[in-house]
Amino acid sequence: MHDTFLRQLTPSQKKAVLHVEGPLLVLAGPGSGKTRVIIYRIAALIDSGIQPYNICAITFTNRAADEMRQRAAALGASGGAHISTFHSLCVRILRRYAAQAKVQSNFSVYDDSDQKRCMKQAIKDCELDSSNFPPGRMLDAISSLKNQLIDADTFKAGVADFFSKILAEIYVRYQKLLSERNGLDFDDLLMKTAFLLRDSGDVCGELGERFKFLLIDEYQDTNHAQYTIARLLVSRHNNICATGDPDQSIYRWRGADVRNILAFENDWPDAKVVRLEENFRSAAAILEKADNLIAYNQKRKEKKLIPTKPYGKDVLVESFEDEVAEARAVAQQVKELSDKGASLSDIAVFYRVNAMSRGLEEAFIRHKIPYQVVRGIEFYRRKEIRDLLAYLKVLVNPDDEIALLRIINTPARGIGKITIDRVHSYAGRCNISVFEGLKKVEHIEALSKGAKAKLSAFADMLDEFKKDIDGPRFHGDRLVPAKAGIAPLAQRVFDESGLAESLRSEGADGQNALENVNELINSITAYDQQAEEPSLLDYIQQISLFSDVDGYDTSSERVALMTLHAAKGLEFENVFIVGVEHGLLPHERSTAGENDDELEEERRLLFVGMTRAKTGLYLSYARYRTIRGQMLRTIPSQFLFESGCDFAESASSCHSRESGNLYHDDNGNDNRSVPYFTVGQLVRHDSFGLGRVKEFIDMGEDSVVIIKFNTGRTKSLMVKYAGLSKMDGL
DNA sequence: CATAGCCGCCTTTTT
DNA sequence: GGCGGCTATG
Repeated sequence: MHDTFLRQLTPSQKKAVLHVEGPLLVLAGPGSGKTRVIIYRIAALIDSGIQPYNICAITFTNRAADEMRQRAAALGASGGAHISTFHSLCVRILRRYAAQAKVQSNFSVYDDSDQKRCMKQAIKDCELDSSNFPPGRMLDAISSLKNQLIDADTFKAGVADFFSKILAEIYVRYQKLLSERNGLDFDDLLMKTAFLLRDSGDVCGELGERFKFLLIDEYQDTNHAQYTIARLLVSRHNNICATGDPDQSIYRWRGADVRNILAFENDWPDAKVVRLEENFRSAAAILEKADNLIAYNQKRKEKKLIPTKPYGKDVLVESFEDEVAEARAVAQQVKELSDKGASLSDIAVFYRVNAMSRGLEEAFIRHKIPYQVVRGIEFYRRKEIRDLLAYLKVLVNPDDEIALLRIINTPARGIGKITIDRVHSYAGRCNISVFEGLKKVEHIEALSKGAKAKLSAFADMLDEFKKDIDGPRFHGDRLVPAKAGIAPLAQRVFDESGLAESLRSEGADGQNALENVNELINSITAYDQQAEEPSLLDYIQQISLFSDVDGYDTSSERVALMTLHAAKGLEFENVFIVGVEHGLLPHERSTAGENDDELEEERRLLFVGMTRAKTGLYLSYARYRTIRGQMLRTIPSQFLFESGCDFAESASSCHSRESGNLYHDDNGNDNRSVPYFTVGQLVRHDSFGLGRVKEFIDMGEDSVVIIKFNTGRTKSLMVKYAGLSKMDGL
């Protein structure tokens, strides 16, 4: 290891980097240089004679994996180390050990819309009504079962109550549909891999040999299935290095179990623990507020954020009339920062829900500020992209009925619903896939002559794509990579399927779509050049895992707009967080539960957002916000008070500015209609019971009081609606 | 069989 | 408010 590298590290960082054998837990606060530590650690391992081939680093997103690969390459430590997400790794493992895992190697990876379609079908097949059993809810329930590694048969065997029995039926049926279509959903990738490693000692041993060193980043957000995979992978050598921060756990709703990181030392009793508590990113003022906020979480190990930078600018909290004014103000402030020389690529705006990007985009457009919404799925969700990918999917996996039905009449080629139904039901009767049905149209009596011809022409076209291309072909159960790469094939399919033509005839929209397809083909070209073993199969299986932050281009001179969740792992000079309002952050859906777990996760979410900022942090809320077409009065988030940000003043000044001193006349006399509360006041609420006032925000009639109730819950309430009675102190 | 228009459903966060 | 699915019409 070069001294020049090591000299850049603190003593704790050095300990983590130079630790070689055995389990290591790196508890790394925000901005502690964790990513750098991981990369240097990979370099140090290689330096100490370990083959890059034997190193596997797991990141949370594909974007993070890309970045890590690049930075490792810059250190000269890239060659051969496997760096990817859990899901990507599982795809490769399942493909390689398909037989042992009891899957077919050319499986389709089903994304959420495919899943939904399958689920609807499953509910229908069970002769249930999807309004009583909403597909989304059922998928959530099944997803969490899979994350717990409970498969359909096991679940079915163990259920007693009415609802669970039905869920079990649906689960079984859903899995059957997936397997008929040779599809795996995201959770299957993890579950099947965990089962494979658990049940096949040989495979587990082989992979343990291959990955002698396992590094897992964002360990606080691993779920039980991922945890099991990790445990099994390192069971022979225990060379596991987990890095993470319990305070940044924000994916509980997706099955992430923060106990994985909390129990690391129990799981690996000889673990060495390194704490990285110094923060090299943010000004002390920002850390102080973030620290204040996170300290409100009860279920938490005490931890300090140690600043290394000067105090800097105070965190700015502003309130606005509505979301339009808020967005305009953000745009204006961005403009000012930019005029002072700030780089747009170093500015970000975070919000709680994707729907909030719209208003911000409009403001940025009006102010002519370049921006990018970091939400890569958008691209792969586009119709034209999905259409072309569906063709490629069918070429890889003919049993992928969803993809096949998508393209059978796209572009329109005169194959209507009735024709499709006839083929579909014929295939069902003969117990063959729809694709096989296409080959036997002559046997389907119900079809007209014209329909038969059209179906045959379609099937021939697919065959032609398959045959004429230079691979990929199945040799046994292995797909041989296309010699010429995937891009030319994609181009050919696009041209000859009629997709290109139909877009060209559509005018402006079609033009746009054509450009998108070009972009897709460019990205396939890039894939062809950099993939380890490019094949259509690999491409199609990996592409389904790409999403969200993955498409984020850090180098372009544009302001980044993203959700707080997507902000994880990033940093910016200036950060705006909008909509810091009760009901939005914390989100209303997370304040309904019986305990504070979800509220605490919302608090961590804001904590993550705040700690992305290096020098400037701007929090804001709107007094009115239009939600689902309805203009609603909002309440500032309790988190604003908890963070100790100075803002009550801005709230009331803003208020009096626009409403002309309704509540206080110029002499400061009080003509208010709602009572004052002082901190510490004991109060009673009709449904929440006794509690103590933690904060009071004077906004006249719209004053808000934050109360910690004896039940342990903290709520912020509008005084005028809350019906609080003051109790005498005890 | 294709298309346009309407109705009703969902709506947090995402690999 | 937005999308998917259904229906009525050409």
